[in-house]
Amino acid sequence: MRRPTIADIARRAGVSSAAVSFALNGRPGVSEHTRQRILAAADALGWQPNTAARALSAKRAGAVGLAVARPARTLGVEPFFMQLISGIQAELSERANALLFHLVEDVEAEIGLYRRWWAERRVDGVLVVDPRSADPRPAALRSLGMPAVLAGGPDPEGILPGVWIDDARAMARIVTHLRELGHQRVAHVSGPSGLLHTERRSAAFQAATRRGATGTAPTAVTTDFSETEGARATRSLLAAADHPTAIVYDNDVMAVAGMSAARQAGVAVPADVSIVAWEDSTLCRVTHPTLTTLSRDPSRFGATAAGRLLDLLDGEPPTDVEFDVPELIVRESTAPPPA
Amino acid sequence: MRRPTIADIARRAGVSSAAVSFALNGRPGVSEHTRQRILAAADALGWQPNTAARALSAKRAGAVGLAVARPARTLGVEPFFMQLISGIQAELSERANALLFHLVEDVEAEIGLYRRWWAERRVDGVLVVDPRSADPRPAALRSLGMPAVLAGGPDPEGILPGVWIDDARAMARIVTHLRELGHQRVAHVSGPSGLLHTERRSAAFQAATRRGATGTAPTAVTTDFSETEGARATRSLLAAADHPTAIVYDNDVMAVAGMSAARQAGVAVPADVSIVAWEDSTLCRVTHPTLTTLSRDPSRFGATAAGRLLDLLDGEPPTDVEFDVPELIVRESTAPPPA
DNA sequence: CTGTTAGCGCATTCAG
DNA sequence: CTGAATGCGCTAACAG
Repeated sequence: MRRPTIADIARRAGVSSAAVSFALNGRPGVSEHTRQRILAAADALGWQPNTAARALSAKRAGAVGLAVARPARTLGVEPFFMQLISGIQAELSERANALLFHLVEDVEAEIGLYRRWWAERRVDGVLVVDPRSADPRPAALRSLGMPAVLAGGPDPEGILPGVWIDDARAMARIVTHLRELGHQRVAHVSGPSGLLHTERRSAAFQAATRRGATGTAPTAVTTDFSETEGARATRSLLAAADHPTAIVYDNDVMAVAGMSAARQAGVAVPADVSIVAWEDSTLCRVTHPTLTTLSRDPSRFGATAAGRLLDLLDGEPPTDVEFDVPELIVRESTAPPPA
Repeated sequence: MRRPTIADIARRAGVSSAAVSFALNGRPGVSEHTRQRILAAADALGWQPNTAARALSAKRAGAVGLAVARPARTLGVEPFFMQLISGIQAELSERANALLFHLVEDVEAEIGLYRRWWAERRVDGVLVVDPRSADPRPAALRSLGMPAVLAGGPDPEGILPGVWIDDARAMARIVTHLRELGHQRVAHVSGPSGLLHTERRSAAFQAATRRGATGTAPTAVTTDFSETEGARATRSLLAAADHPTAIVYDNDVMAVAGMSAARQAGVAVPADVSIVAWEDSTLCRVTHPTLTTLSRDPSRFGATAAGRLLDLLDGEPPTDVEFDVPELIVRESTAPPPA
């Protein structure tokens, strides 16, 4: 039993294949009556367009790519990506596109993959995540002529359109919460300096704490996002006599590790030190105390980014989208500083 | 600047397009000399096959699908899937295939997606994960005539070839470790009963504990894999006067939640109760005490499953593959029971 | 051993 | 408004 083709529908409806194509794609050229007859025939045969044939003819793959250059280990522990993907897919499915997902070693490999995808016409465009400083990807994509949207920040070079969350105001919101509790000495354990969003947060942290500073310099430590460095950063911050009474971590994993490190060092949370995690996740709710976190909506974020890319493919002009400030979910890990 | 086609290569090398096709695909029909000339021309032009054209002609998409019916929340927190995917991709890339990845609501939606993928010729086959009891997917795939490999267990109905890990012996290994430490009363907090691998583990647990039982019946609790139920199960297990001195959890999240619950109930880990998690992850190393876990290699598992699927597509006969027993990584959460 | 030719399934010209 | 004809880029018959 062969899969039905347009020719089959045409035969069944007693019209030409061109008429079928017109009817199926909802464009003028057939009377409303025959259109209905054709649609009924297609439905009766359970017809679905053959992606390859359509792609070949339309010169459009009907698929977009997402390559991620992060260790699988790191990715797995962060719910962020799965939710991001979930949102991306909701939008893509809606508009009959598929997602090619690929884990890569580094940015170079990522560019190589783009090159291949594009040469093979596997995808019509890509979603680029984790923008970096001196990022080679936008320029590479431009030279390929490959449509793309940058998810995670505005493109500093202005090559790719971007979709991002206002990190600066999010950080300000966290710092405000801590200030209102009475904290004077706040520290920031950030991610690696190569990532743009990390740098935006660090800059915002500097600005926010400097603004309300009462004499004690704020402290910032850079890490690789791992639990190991999160714990080490915490130990070194708490070792000082005048140690901070609140610490903001750039992700959930480090916040959890930091809390454990604090406890081991005999520092109570939140009695002696308050803790805030940038990302919300299951991890933040199974700990004791539960963590105060910044809760974004990665799913909506992904859907928007995917939507922008499809718009771009449909010929709409590239535009940036900035999201509203995420919510701060106050749980048990933040409290007034010790008297 | 148009993308080069086979016709361009043929023109450049002064041969026919068929000769080019033969040369490119490494099959007989051209002399070694012309083959080299053709390859050089293709290389000079930077030619890459157009996936759509190839798929249309070869009647093969050059892509396989992976649909996962789990909440994004659950997926995200488990490193398992990302590593699985990483392994799948390594194998697929090796053999010039792409991966279509999709999150779905439930098994019904998953079947719907298979139907669509197959009708559209989006993929050549699928990797099915999380086999269930009374699973409708194997039969649905057979009725579609869609090639598939079941990753996570042998197919009880024998429809699909499977790739899996020996859960029974893995559980035996865990129980043996606890017995050697001197534990008599061991409990098992398992996942939902609908999942095949969960049921295999539960059965193995029953068998292993019954075998060495000294009078006290083993205890088992069924959960939905969530931290909430993991914690609740722990509380109810520890509430009994004669509570177990060791608990085996079916995943890392529940083990961590269970440990917190135990601590809150005034039960020390590992002094009063030992804890073992089925899956290893970062989560298991940032806790205090660190968790004793069963460590599998999801990446190799994924690569094998993908390899079997591609073999199947290449016409090889379907065969099952059972993996060796995973390792038990002994950390701080297991110790002899209280005297 | 080489070159010519005819599809793969769809979209889209152009006549009728 | 409809139908026949053509091309998308590649593969695989077939004949030379």
